[in-house]
Amino acid sequence: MTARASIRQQVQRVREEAIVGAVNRLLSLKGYDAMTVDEVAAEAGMAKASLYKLFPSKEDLAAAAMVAALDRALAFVDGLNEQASRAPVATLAIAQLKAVVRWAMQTQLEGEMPSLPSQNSSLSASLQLNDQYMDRLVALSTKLGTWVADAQARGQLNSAFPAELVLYTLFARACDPVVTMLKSSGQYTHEQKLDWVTASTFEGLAAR
Amino acid sequence: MTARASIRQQVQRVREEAIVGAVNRLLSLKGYDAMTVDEVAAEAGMAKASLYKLFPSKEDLAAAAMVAALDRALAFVDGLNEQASRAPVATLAIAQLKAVVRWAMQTQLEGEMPSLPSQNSSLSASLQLNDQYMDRLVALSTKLGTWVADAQARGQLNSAFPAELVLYTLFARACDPVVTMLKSSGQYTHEQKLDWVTASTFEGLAAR
DNA sequence: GTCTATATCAAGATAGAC
DNA sequence: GTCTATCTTGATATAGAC
Repeated sequence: MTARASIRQQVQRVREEAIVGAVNRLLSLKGYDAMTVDEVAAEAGMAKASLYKLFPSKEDLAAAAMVAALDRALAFVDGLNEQASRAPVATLAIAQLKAVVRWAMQTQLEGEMPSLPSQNSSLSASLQLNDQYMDRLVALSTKLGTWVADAQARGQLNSAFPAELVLYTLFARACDPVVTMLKSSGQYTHEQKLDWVTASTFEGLAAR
Repeated sequence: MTARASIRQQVQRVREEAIVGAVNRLLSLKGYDAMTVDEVAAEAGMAKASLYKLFPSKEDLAAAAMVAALDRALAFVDGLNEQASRAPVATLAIAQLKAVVRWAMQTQLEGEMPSLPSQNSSLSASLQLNDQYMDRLVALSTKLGTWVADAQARGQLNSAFPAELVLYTLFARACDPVVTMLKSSGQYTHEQKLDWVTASTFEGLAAR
């Protein structure tokens, strides 16, 4: 009896993951407004009505995809922390921040970073009321904030900037449209693009 | 007879400017998708049908606002060039680039910089077919490109970056969402925000 | 030339059969 | 629990009166 229920739950979980994966790709490819629920259903391989049983609205779909993306980011950050705790020499906080930005940009290049209208949409309002989303956003901001404070204290990051500005900039660069623009003019290697955009974020455009 | 016609043309021109101004503000405030033609008509003080006589589609409205914005940018750039030709010492190319980015960010802060979904929308496709828009975009890119090449040749800009990347970054920073994020957390002065975001663009986040 | 009223359509959401 | 078929809404676009 419980086994039957468990199997059914697993099936549902697989279906949910298929939906969230489809939303993730479509959000990355076309953005929230251009994405239609019909497309999501088609890509996930089920009828729209079945999808609406699991996610009661389009906003819930987007929220689920964002939560999953934040979970991946948190997992990456935790992985860096583990590496650092095992490393013989303490890893530089700024190196960890660079690694996170680079990972985010790479994810974006691979079409797996959902990007939302960062401001002014009705979607942002509903996301801010979503506890699952907000919890993860706060958790990620806190972890990155620790590294920022550390890097500023050690003189690795410019201390003239408020930590808030640095955090906002890191989040913004994680979805930097420059990455996509470079994608279309495809005369450079993947690695070059990541190197350049990461460098321009931390070292600036001006010569040093 | 011609006077009558001229007056009528002037009236139309005023109405057109009211419309483009309204579109400009709404695009800056809410973005293209959230902006409705009803709002534009209301803000411009006329009925929707009258508006559609002048601009046959919503995309035409957005294009007109973008053309006007690019004209303002070109005028600003030309102003800098005139100043430089009158100055006793030649102005540094990098200083001019900084001035342009700062001007764009300030315009954005004031709610007068129309921002469009930079990618993947059906709008971008139609804009790329719009000659008025493309001419101005090419003109602006060419002028900025001259400064970029000059600044790289003089060792003011990092020559490791392809000029293309620098240009993309300048355009992207002109609509940097960080500016808006800082706007909401309003504990800083206008000037501070502009200084910081300009500095992070050219000098980077890392300490020098 | 401008406005009121309406057509048209796309997309989010749901009812009901199986 | 899933799918087909349908409802509903909101927004673009237009017809026709004045």
